[in-house]
Amino acid sequence: MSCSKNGKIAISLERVLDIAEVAEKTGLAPSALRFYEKKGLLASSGRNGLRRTYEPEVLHRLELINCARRAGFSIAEIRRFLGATPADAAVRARMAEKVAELDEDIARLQRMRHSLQHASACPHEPLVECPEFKQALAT
Amino acid sequence: MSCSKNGKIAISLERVLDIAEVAEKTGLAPSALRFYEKKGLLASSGRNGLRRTYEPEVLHRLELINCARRAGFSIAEIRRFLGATPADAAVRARMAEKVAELDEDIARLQRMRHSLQHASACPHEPLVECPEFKQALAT
DNA sequence: CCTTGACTTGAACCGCGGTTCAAGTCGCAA
DNA sequence: TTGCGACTTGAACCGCGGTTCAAGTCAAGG
Repeated sequence: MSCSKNGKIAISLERVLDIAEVAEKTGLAPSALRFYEKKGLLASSGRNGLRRTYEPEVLHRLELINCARRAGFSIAEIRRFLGATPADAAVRARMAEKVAELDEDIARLQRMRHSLQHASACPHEPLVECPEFKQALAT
Repeated sequence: MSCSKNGKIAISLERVLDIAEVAEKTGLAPSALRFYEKKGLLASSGRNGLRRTYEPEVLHRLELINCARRAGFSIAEIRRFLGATPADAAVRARMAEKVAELDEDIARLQRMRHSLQHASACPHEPLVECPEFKQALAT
């Protein structure tokens, strides 16, 4: 699965979006959109009465936010990265750190995957004590 | 980095362990050990006065628990898996599902890594708008 | 004009994964 | 035997990432 459901969200330019439309297109609850706005991840472009309106680009932004969230980034971290400029050395450094962390995470997930894959078909009793299972985890 | 700090925890058999020793060797807080026990992930072997004592094998178990936690498994899920027997078809199926989920997670992390790697050195302003950055995330 | 219905707000609440706290209890050394 | 210090307990609290709720406000349609 990709970060977006179909690999690409259809974005109709020209038209400003209602919060309900954004919610539906991104799969996020309206409450989540308001929450993100309060946290500084997201901006609504204006109001129609009380109702928030959004420029179509927020869909891309939300796609990115969704992906980062699912990759384990905190909201604070995402905000830092979204606000980054090329000149911001500190954020760049943080990004490089994150790359290293992601490498570790990926390796860990791969080990877990391997062990679990084995466990799902292993006749050991109890499963946890299977030497191959344990060995894969201990690296 | 491995799941264990040095890739292998030294386990002295023969001796039963104090909670403080277990905490130190695993890097977990004593409060976390009690918490895990309450949740059914862990058993203490007995008491010395009020003090919990642990068999050395819990170190392996905790190593496994640590690894699974960091891989994003919930405590409830870990408990299910730890209690599994080879005959338990439901748990096996759940494990197989988890393998598939892990595949997705791994793919997502790899995309994030890629984008972030690029972003950390990209002269685009603002970074978020860099086409290469976005493209990597949208799959 | 008045209703309807979807939004608005702030505040309260939720589950998760623990940590912290107050009060109590034990082993051990002096 | 009397401390001391490290543990014990349950309960309260924490940050995170939201959701839910009550009360209010708006635009549009009849």
